[in-house]
Amino acid sequence: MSESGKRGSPTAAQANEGTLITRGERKQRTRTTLLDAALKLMSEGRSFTSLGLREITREAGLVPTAFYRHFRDMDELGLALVEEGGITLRRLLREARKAGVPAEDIIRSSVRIYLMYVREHHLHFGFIVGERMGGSPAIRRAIRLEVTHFTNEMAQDIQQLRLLSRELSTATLQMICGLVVSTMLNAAGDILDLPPKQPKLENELVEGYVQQLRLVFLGAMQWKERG
Amino acid sequence: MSESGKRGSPTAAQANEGTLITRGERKQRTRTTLLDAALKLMSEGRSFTSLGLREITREAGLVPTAFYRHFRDMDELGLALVEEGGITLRRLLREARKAGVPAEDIIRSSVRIYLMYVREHHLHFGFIVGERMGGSPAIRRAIRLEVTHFTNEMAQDIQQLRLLSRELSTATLQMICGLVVSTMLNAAGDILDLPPKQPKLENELVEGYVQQLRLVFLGAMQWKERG
DNA sequence: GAGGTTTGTCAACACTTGTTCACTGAAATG
DNA sequence: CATTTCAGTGAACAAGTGTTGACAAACCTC
Repeated sequence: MSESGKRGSPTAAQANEGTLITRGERKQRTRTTLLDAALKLMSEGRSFTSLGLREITREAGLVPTAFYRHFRDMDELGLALVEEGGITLRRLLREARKAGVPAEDIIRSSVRIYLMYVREHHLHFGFIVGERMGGSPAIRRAIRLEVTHFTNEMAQDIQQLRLLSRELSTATLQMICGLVVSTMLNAAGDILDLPPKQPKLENELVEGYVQQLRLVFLGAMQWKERG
Repeated sequence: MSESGKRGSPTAAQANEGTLITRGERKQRTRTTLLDAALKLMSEGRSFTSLGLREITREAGLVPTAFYRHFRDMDELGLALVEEGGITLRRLLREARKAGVPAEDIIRSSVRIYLMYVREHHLHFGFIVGERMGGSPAIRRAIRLEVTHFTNEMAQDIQQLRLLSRELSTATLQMICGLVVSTMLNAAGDILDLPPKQPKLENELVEGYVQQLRLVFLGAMQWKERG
């Protein structure tokens, strides 16, 4: 299982255009081609369960049977998509951590940054939001797992940053973050459905969600733990 | 040929329960048979877009071509399902209005009553919650319409009942109800996914949503309108 | 009660689907 | 160098799909 056979065995490894030709890398490349094809088809307004194996390989420019070299069946591909989406989700948190808390008007600018991130990764978010409640049981469970994982990380961050400037039990913090996360997933679904180039509608939507989040944090400040 | 005779052909179904044989009623009856068949298939963990016309008529005990006597295509059936779901949604509000506000522990008993209602109409709720974000664009739009309609009615009720005991602009009230409604739709999706006969898990889930709603209303009490 | 209307049936159509098997050719191994 | 491994191909399969048209029988209207 040694990786990268970059040693003294330079066969015709240069004919292409300076790109990697190792077998494993090629495999992974067409694998993501398949994943991307599935995401693209779903972005046309289809649900994952309605996708066909042939349809995906066609979109990917492959022959149907090539599918089996990468996934046992469609369910396995779906789970791979969930994992990709989960990574995208966690990267959001990681970047937010690195960028620090916005200086002023924290909530509004956070919502704006978040929605930009959603647009940037609309394929992943479209998949996660769309299949979170509607997909096959296996995929729903996997997504739910990723989302709760994300929620817990977020709760931890808020606790460490003392963002709520109050002492709240971790259970309460998780409850609050659960509300915030599901609200923001709703928001993701909404902007992705928005007709393009409609800054008026978009702004209304953003303001609506800003208010909802404000409400949530207002409640959080007043929260009293009960024995 | 023409030997088929009377092998369970539904045409021989007249002396059943002594009544209605009028054509329109029969039509509407098999129409709902089709709708119910679609809902049942979805309740097995499938998304609407993955359903086939033949599959539905088969489940309904009809011949594929009979479908066209009721719906032009699958999209039309989907919209009919949305309408049915919308009616179920509004009936919840109507019944709540009639029953009045629960005496004590308003939020917890409301959540419990709501979840009972969801279980009672799990097919409709499963459809609405599942297709709200994941379905075809046409169906998503239709569902969104029903949900905002529901939200507005709820806001109106709260205003008339003086339930929040504060003066809040209708816009703010709608914003709050929007948060409540999407949270409760989330809750519906969660209990419907719960493995049956797990009162422990179910109770945790209920308590979680009770706390989230408490948080929201706590925020609503503190809300300050901004010019 | 005759005649039109309409719900449901039956047979058939042209396609698409998932999966199999044997195959090719290039990368990997030794 | 020869050999093995394996991502991708191509042909073929049984089964399922949406949709068509002609037809039977029951309801409705006159």
